[in-house]
Amino acid sequence: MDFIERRSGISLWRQIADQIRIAISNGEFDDSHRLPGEVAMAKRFSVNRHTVRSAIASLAQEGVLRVEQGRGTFIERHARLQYPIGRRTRFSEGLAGQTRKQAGLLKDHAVEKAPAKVSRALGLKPGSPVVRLETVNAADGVPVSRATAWFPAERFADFAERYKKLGSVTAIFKSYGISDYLRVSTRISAHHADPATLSDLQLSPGAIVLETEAINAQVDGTPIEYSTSFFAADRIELDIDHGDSIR
Amino acid sequence: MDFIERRSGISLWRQIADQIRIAISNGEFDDSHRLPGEVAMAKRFSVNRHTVRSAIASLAQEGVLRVEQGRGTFIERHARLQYPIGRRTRFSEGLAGQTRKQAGLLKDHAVEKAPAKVSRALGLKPGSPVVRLETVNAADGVPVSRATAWFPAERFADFAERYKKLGSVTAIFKSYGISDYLRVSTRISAHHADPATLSDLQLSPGAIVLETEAINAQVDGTPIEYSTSFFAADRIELDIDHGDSIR
DNA sequence: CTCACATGTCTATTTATCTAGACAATTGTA
DNA sequence: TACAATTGTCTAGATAAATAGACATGTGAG
Repeated sequence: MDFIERRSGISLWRQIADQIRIAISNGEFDDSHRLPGEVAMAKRFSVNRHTVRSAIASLAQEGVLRVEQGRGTFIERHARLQYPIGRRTRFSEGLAGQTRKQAGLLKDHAVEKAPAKVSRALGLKPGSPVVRLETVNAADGVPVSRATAWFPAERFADFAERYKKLGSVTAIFKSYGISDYLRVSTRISAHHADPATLSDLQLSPGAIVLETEAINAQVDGTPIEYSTSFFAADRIELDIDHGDSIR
Repeated sequence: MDFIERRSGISLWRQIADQIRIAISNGEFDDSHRLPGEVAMAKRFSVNRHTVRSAIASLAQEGVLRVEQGRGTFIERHARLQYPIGRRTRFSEGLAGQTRKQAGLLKDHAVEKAPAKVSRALGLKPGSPVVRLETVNAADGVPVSRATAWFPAERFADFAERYKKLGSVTAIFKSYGISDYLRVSTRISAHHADPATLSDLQLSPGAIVLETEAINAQVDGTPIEYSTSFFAADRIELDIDHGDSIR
């Protein structure tokens, strides 16, 4: 039925936890919101009952499952948030209607010489000064993403100060007289989170992140922002909007 | 410097392997294509040299690193393939120019009643007949993605037969008189691969997949294809094209 | 209340992973 | 050739993960 691999570097309980998570998101237990008993699960995965218990314990710790002695194990959290990405992607609007509360926390900022990747993306001379912003974004108190954004320092010298006051990139651009801007390109990859991201997003090792690398530009095509974001893959999914007009 | 967590369900060598992979894709060792020595790496991660050796061995097995006794450890494979996604996404064209050879293998096909998700996406009545195609796609002999695609059976009854002859979805649509079609929406998530995907893509447990759920439609808006694809996240990344015209 | 069936806790044992150290084999260089 | 720096192999012991079984505790139905 279900297979797990020994000596793979992933402990059995962890593999089982991953598969339960997948089964939940496939709607496998949906009717009852109740998982099969520990003994049944142990048989299904051909492991000891205690190994299944470890898997369940870790999912309960994450808030995915809820365990009740004598009654059973139940699905607590189910769906991922949807984060839309299109030509008019704005973080603050993206999760509107899906959460009650969201907050952007400025973790760090600096003016520095643009790394090669950044100057290329923003169309600047290598080493030009840029403003770097590090933010962590939370929905309903749970961190969902961590982003690093770069802006040309020549035009946006006090970007960080304004962020503290305005709290939103869109509002800041507006304060600079830029009423509209467009997403030019987005590159998406997935991998294990690095240690810094693990701690920012309150994840445990082995957790997966979706990484997006994006460029935003003014309507006339001038790039004004380059950013990389890491989304906790078990809390969010990306929804690409391809537009509705024919090019 | 770099931190790894014990008792996380991920063995230390596996965590180290993941981090080396991330460091490589960040271009951290790029100048020389050579990694620091095993002793230095062990110190960096605060583990025994043998643990680092396990990590390196598994990456060498995958073809990411190449180890030479007496000389050192070298980066063998570096960049991920880029898979473009836009309004005119076509798999066969997507990897053009990045690989020498690519092949689509039809693993399975059937005509069946549309599951709820599928009928909704294709705008059919629940339970309408659909053609289901299971394919595995490889680039240069390495499998990079596994896809399940559904088509309305009423219009595309012998889709599977034509696939065997034509080998490309675009060509088949053309043979049905559909010369152009557009991507309507794409949803992207990331998680651990399930056992079936692991074996199709020749991955080991704990591997990450990028999942895309996509709808293609004719120019007039009639949906003609719903598909879910799983990409091996360490072999490929997705490149979103937002178009260049202003909507 | 009683029973079947859940989850919770405890002890003991086996197996896998990680650490520690010594030394061999290969490579490039002075 | 001699040497330093690298990876390769071996043995032994410590720590963590998984198995096995017994029994306690809580829940709901008859």
